[in-house]
Amino acid sequence: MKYEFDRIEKKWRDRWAAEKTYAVKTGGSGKKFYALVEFPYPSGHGLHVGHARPYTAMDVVVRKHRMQGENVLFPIGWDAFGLPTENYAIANKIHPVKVTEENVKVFKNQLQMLGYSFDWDREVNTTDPGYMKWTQWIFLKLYEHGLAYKAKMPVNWCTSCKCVLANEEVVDNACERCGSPVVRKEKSQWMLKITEYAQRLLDDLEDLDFIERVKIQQRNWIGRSTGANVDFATTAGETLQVYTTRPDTLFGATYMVIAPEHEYVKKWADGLQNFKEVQAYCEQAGRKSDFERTEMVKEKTGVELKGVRAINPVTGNEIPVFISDYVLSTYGTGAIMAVPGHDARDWEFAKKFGLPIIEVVAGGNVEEAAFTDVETGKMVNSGFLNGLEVAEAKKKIVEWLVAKKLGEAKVNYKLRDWVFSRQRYWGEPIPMVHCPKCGYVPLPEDQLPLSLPEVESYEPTDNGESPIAAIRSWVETTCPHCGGPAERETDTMPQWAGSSWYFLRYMDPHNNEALASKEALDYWSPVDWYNGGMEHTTLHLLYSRFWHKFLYDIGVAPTKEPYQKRTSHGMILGEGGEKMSKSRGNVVNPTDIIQQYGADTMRMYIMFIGDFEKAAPWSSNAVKGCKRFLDRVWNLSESVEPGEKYSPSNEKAIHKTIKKVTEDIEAMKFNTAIAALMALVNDFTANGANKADMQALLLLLSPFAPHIVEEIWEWLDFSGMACVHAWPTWDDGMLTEDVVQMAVQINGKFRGTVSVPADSGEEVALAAAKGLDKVARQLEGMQIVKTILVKNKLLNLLIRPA
RNA sequence: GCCGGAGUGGCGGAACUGGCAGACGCCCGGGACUUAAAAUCCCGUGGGAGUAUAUCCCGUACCGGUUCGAGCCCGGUCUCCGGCACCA
Repeated sequence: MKYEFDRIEKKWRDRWAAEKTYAVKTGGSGKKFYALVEFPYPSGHGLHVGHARPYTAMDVVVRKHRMQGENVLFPIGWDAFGLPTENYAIANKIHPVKVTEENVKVFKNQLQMLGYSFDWDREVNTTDPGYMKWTQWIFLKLYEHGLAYKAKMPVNWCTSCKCVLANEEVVDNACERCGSPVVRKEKSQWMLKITEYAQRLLDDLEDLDFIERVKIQQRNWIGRSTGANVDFATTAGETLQVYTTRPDTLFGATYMVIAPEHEYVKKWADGLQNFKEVQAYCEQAGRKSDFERTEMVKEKTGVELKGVRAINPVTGNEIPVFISDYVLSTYGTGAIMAVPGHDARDWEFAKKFGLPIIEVVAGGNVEEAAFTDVETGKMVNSGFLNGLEVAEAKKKIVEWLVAKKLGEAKVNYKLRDWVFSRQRYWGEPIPMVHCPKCGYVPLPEDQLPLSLPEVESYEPTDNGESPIAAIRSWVETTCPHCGGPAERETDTMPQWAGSSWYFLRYMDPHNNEALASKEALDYWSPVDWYNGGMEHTTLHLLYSRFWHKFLYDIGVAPTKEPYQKRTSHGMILGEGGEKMSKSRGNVVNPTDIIQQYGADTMRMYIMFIGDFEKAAPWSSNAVKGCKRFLDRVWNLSESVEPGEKYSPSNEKAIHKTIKKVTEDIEAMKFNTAIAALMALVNDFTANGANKADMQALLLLLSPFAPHIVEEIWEWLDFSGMACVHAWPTWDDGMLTEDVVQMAVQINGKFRGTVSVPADSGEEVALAAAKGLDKVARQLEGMQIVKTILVKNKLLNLLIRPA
């Protein structure tokens, strides 16, 4: 009989759907195991092989856990709000709801073709009113707890999307999504205070089982630094406060710099002799996009504020004050003390403007370059700090500042608050009402969900307002507080809103009373294993940790972290090793592969392609190898001999393979697990296999190629389905061989192998080694000085002329 | 510049805790089957010397070190990939 993958795959797909094989109950039997994959954005292009890799991987893990008797939750849904859908809707004049519906249908069909064991009864969609209601509810709670606020501030404006972007969405000063330039624009925005959680987001990483590079990237993004705030008196009267991580170098502060946006620029305007020049510089800096500002990295620019001097609090010296755009208004206090001897940027600026450079930490040559090493140097030219190590000096100067009331220890973070407003149509409306009398008033909970109005055009507007602002009948409302006329907020939420809590909804997706029942939350939390892309490390992964911590704080979520374990997959590249893209024409469509070779081959190959964590180029030839493998399994099943026990010739190999596959799946070393299965099939082909041998193979293969396995399973008359059968176990006693091959080396050089009984001692091994012609020849006229024996592995003879 | 990660056959990639480098697969070569092709099966396949055997030499980016023994550990260099980037 031929291996008709298309017929077989359809048959089992239908069976699994009809019998709800993968449906799971809250509180079911066995240990709970919640595995999560990032839910897809249902774009119009359909599923990509980039989806297939992580989804197949987690499906393999999940299928194994299920067979091991665990109560497995493996859900899927749709992250359906977002710009591509909206843009498609604009271009084709179709309502985004309709577009979404159609795309979801395509995606769902493709996911089902791949045989993933999702519990389809728990499907969620972020755009469903029943889902959106709870996204908006969380926003109201954030607002209630002072974590959502409206602020006018410079924001990243994508010139093509005509929309504000979060800092995390700006890559190389271009829009992460469309690649268009991003400019700075002053706008009033809804913000979420993620910075309030910075320290906890950092600290709680410690106890999580996240792969190291994710932790490192999140730590870097949060960017904690410790230092001190220091007050400098000025001749203008105001105290100028700076933040520094090097308070120890205070004696070396020879000038100060404030950001062009600093409030003192305006405050001091009248007293400045060169106000025109200063003003011109500020205007220029303000016009520059962030891109242009950072372009200027090589050349420092700035203007001295003539008429104001600051006073170095330890030396009492008057020092000049500059404005320069190398100081950022959004970090620290927007002002710095410049220590050119020990900071590269200050050094560069000082050289250009001819400012004095004082060495206060010995060890470098400050005329040549700034000396920034904090490990080795000792303090000099620093009064009471002289002779101290940098670390001691830091401590001592902070004590001094505190005693004199001139400063204090201070921690700063690079993390910024999350810009939460988007001026687009296809997102959750922010459930706020603006009342001329009462200000911003939250929509009462019983009015949720607040649905989007029907509009004629979804086009974004150039004036920076959302298209729904034009729907007056929707905008005009009454104030929930005073009952007077008021207007709804017309900004919508970013795409990251719905995905910040979806994993909670899966636990109890049809609940109308709460985002999920307490029972379900308690039972399933936290997610045991979450696999997703590295590109979400500082976006979705950080945002959702923040939301979850908040939900924990208000007693909704039972754990302080949403995900216990996070792993990440590498990208699938095109055949030539470049990124897959439509423009390169090297995109592989999973559906094509399924049609040509079947879903099982697709699954096998995508797991066999290489190290799961690393990028791997697609190879259409290598796909054939996986198809061949399944063909061989199929052929093997037609020639099995009867047998209740593993056949003696295969027994050891089977136990070894069970161990290997069991451990490799858990470590996501899918490629070597498959290699081991291939080796086992090679053994079976050579030795012949009985029914028991075959059963073990099928069980191990089942997570990878579930369709073909069920078909053979049924044909060989095993009971039930393989995918719910108990996972096989190995016997450690079966892993050791009676006779082992041992390497023989002479003076460290490999000279041959000998077969000896397992655990042979030196005498036996040496005798066997001497039996080798090569070894015997080498030993002629030599004496053995030393023998090194590694049991069952190697014997090394050190010899020299007798 | 800073922080990560990685360099192994023609290719994707294996290699436990320092112990026979190259598992498994692809490609390629040879053979069987076939009227023929495809498919399938068998054999070979790191490089070199050598007589197709035997045997020997070289080989995990580069230079050096530790060790009986290094792809793996240490010091230095080069290259590539990812992230951050005037964060004081």
